[in-house]
Amino acid sequence: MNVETALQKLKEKGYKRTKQRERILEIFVKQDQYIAAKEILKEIQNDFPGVSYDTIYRNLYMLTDVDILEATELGGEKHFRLGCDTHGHHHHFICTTCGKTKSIEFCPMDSINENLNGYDVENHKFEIYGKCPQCH
Amino acid sequence: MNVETALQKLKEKGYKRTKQRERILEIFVKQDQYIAAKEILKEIQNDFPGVSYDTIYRNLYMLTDVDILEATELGGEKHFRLGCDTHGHHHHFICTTCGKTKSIEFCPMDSINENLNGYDVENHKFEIYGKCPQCH
DNA sequence: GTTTAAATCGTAATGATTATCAATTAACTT
DNA sequence: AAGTTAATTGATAATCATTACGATTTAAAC
Repeated sequence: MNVETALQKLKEKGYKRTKQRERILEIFVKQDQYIAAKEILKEIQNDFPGVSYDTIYRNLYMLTDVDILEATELGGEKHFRLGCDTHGHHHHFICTTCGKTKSIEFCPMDSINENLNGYDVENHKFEIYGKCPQCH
Repeated sequence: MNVETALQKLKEKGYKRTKQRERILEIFVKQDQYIAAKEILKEIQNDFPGVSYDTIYRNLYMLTDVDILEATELGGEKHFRLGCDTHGHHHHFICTTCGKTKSIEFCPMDSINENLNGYDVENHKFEIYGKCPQCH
């Protein structure tokens, strides 16, 4: 997804176009990996020295809410990445050194639902951690 | 696993037997679910009004390190549960209301390694969240 | 240009976790 | 059974990510 597509999606949902949001989206479009919230803050501060924590966190959660970003917890910190909606539901290998990800086109839930009769599945998480070929 | 077995395991590794550790282990043996660190703190404070944060966190991490406990992150807080070493490697369904878990005797990694040539897998996480039959 | 709700700023509060160091204690030694 | 020693704990403060909030600014609809 590119920045304009994302902003268009926001507009449809009634959100305004702001310089801060553009800048946040740019960062994610440029980097195909999970990024910690504080990293985003640092980057944005280059262009907007006075950005508020509030602005960053509110937008990251909002963007996750409208499925533009995906969120996960790595090392006790919330991380975000651009949702890869070009292909369907999938999971990720995440490099513990550089943070880059590799898509895993396989979802364990497909073959598991028969074992969960009576259980109401709301969500699931499947992540693989390790070293990518470059960092290995 | 029971408290004595766990303490025996600790002794073998050179850790001392303390009242606080016994008490921590008792809590986990009694409850088959993930418990937040702060809940443990609260419980222990009933018996040891002056327990230190340090004592709780240090022991929880140490017990995780020697494979007596398992750790995960739920809702931004670290949670721990007794490792279920009676059966082999497996995963969990976790009830988002009561916290109870159900074992999933299936590991997606078994059928996925062929897709990760060149990648060094260190770890993985597969958790299913939802409502258990009692809370549904 | 006016209007208005949304968004941001500036700053403070919260809350879990980590750190420090002196005092205490478990368990080994003689 | 007392002495020794290193591990463990207690008390407290610091850290750090995240959340909260009122005042100000801004996007965009009219």
